[in-house]
Amino acid sequence: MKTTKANSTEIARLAGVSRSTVSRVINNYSNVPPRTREKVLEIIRQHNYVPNVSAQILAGKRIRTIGLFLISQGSVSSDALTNMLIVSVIENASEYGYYVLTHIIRDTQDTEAIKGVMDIFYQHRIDGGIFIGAASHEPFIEDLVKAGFTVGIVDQELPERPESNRIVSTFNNDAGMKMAVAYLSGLGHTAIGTINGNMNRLSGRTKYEGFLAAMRMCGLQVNPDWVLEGDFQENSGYEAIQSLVGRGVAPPTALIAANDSVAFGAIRALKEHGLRVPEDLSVIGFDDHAMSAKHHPALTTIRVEFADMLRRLTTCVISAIEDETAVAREIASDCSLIVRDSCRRI
Amino acid sequence: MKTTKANSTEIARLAGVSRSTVSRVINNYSNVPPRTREKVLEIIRQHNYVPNVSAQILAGKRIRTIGLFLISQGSVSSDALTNMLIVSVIENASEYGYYVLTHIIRDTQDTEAIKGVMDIFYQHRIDGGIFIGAASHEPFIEDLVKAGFTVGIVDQELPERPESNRIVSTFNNDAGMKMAVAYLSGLGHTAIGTINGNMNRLSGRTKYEGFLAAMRMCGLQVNPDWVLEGDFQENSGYEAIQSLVGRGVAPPTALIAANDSVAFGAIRALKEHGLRVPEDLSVIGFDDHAMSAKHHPALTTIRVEFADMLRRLTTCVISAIEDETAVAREIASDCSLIVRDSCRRI
DNA sequence: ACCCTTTATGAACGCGCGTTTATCCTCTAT
DNA sequence: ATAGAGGATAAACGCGCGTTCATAAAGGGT
Repeated sequence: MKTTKANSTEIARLAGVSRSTVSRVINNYSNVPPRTREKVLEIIRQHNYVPNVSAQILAGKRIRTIGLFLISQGSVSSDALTNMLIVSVIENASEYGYYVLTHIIRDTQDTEAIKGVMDIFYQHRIDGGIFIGAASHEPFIEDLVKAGFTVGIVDQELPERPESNRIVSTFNNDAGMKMAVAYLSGLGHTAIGTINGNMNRLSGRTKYEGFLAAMRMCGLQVNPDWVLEGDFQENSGYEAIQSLVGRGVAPPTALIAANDSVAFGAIRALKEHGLRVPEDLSVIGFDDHAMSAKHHPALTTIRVEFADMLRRLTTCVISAIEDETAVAREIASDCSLIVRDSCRRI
Repeated sequence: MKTTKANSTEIARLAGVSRSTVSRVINNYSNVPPRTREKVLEIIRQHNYVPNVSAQILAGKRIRTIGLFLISQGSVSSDALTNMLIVSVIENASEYGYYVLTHIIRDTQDTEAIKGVMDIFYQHRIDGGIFIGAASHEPFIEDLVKAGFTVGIVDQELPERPESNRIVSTFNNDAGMKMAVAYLSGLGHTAIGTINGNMNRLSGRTKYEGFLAAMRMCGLQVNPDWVLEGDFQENSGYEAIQSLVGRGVAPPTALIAANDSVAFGAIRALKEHGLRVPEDLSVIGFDDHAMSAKHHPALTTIRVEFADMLRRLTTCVISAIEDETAVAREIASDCSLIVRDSCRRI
C-alpha cells in the first residue's frame, strides 16, 4: 500500500533530462553545468526524492550502516552502562552519516546465534561491525576478518597478529587498579582486599591480575582471606561481605570492588552489620556508574571512559570501512580516579 | 577488498541447475523435486551462501528492518530505562526475523533532524518505525502515515482518527496515580502531596491530572503548597524538598513523585533535613526503576511495564507491516503497585 | 574554413535476485 | 500410437541506480 515514491527515471522525465544526468547531479559529478544542476535539484526538492538505497548498493555503493553486536551473557543488557555504549556508537556513527543496526545475542557458543550474526554481514546489511562482549580471537571474528569485513572489538587483550580491518579497543584495567591501590596506600591503608568479578570473563581476570600487580608494586601483602568472589552483580557484593563476616575473619581496612554495583552491594551488607563506610572501612568501585555520585556515601571509584572509547572505536571502524588501506589500529580506554566520600585516611 | 561471496549464479553453476531453480529452492517453491532441492541446498550450505538483501529488496521483498527512533530531549538517553526499551524492541523484533536500526534525535522541532528521519524511510532502509518521545499528532508522523509507512508511537494520548498503519501505545498514568493515592488513603493518609514532572511534557501533565482526579475520587483535598515542581530528574526532587522546607510550610504526610529518580532526590533532601522515610513521611515513586528495590529505604512505587509495552508495540508494528489489511490498534501500558518500605500506616 | 579538444548528455550495461513466461520432457488415458 | 496434461526447468524481464561508452555540440586555435 506504499505510495510509490518517485524514482530517478521520474525525476529525469520531469526535469527534461536523462536519468544519467540526475544520477550525476546526485553524485556531485563536476561535468554538469550549473543551470542543469539547479533544474534537477529543484525537481528533487519538490518531490522529496531520495535514491533507493538498495539500488545504490546493488550498483556498488556502501550501505553506510554498521552493526552493533551486544553479547550479553545473561544480564548485562539492562543497565545504564550498556545504554551509554549504544548511544555513543549511534551518535558517533550518525555524525559520519552512518546508521547502526543493533543486534543482541546471549552467547558466542550458540552456533545458531553466531550464524545469525554472520548472515547480517553476508547479506550485506552492514559494512562493518562492532562487538561488545566478544573476544577478538574467537573463531567467528577471525572468519569475518578473513572475509574482509571491518570489525571493531571491545576486548581485554590485543590479538596476536594485527590486521588493518580488525580494530581492537582494550580496557586499561591494569592502570585503573594501580590508581586504586596507590590511592589507598597513600591514605595509609595496608590491609586492602578486593571483591572480584567473574573469573571466567576476561575483564574479571585482568582486574584481579591488575590488583595483584598493583599490590606488589606498592609493596603490600595480599591476604587471601580478603580476596572475595563476585560476579559483577550487586548481589554478589552483598554476598561477599556476608561470607566474609560469616567466616569470622577480621575485615580489611579497605576494599576494591570489581565494579560499582558490587561496591553498592558490599556497602549495603556492611551497613547491615553496623560497619560504616568510610569510617570503619574504605570502599573503591570501578566504572563510575551513573548512581555512584548519588550513592550514600558518594562512591570513590575508577572512572572508565566507556563513551569516549566507543566513540573512538566507532570512528576507527568507519575510517577503515571508507579507506581500506587504513593501518591496523588499537585503542585503549582512559581511566581516572574519582575521589568522593567512601574512603578515608588512616 | 571484500572476498566476493558466491551469488546465486555461482550456486546455480555449481549445482548444475539454472539460477531460477536456486531461487525457487530458497523461496520454498513447491515445484522443485526433492532430489534437485537437496542438491542445491547442499551447495548452499557448502558455500555459506546467503542472498544479497539489497537485490532481494529491489526484486520486491521486504527489508525486514524496523527503525527505532529515540527522541531524547536532552538527557533521557543515558539511563537504564531507555536501555530496557531498546533491548525490548530488538529482542522482540529478532524473534520475528526483523532487524532494528536505532536512530537518535534531540528534538522534533529540528527540521534537519526530521529530514534525516524521513530519509531513512524514503531510502527504504526500513519497513516501518517505532517512535519513543514523539507525539502521534506531529506533522511528520502524519506524513509518514499518509505515505503508507507503518509506525508505532509511544504516546500519552490517542490520535483523533485511527489508521491501520499507525499503532499507538499509551501510558496509563491515570490508573497508576489512582493506585498510588488509593493506597496512601488506605494507609490513613489525607495530607498527600506530589512532585511533578515537566509540565510541558505530556507524561508530566497526565500524571498531574491523574493525581488530581485520584484525589477527588478519594475525597481528599489538594493543598497547593504540596504540589511541587519537578522535571523528572533526580535533582529536581531534591530541590523540591529544599524549597518546601525553605518556605517553612508544614510538609504533607505522604508524597507521590513523578518518577523514582525524583523520589530518590526527595528522600535525599528529606534525610538531610532529619526527616525519616517512612517514619516521618511516606514516599511513592513511579516507574519502578532498577535501583528502587535496592534503595534505602526500598521504594514503594508504581511499576510501569515498559518492556512488555514495547514488546507488544513491536509485535503490532511487525504484524501491520506483514499484513497490510491489519486493523487499527492501540495498546495501553499495564501498571501495578509495588509495595516496599517507603510508606507507613498512620 | 578546418581540425582538434572540451563539454554536455543520452544510451546501454551490470549489480543479484524474484518471478513470469516459454519450452521441453514424461506420463497417462484413449 | 497419439493427444493431452502436468511436472521440471531454463530463459527473459524488471527492480532503481551508478557508471562507462558513445555521440553530439560547442569552443579554440590556425
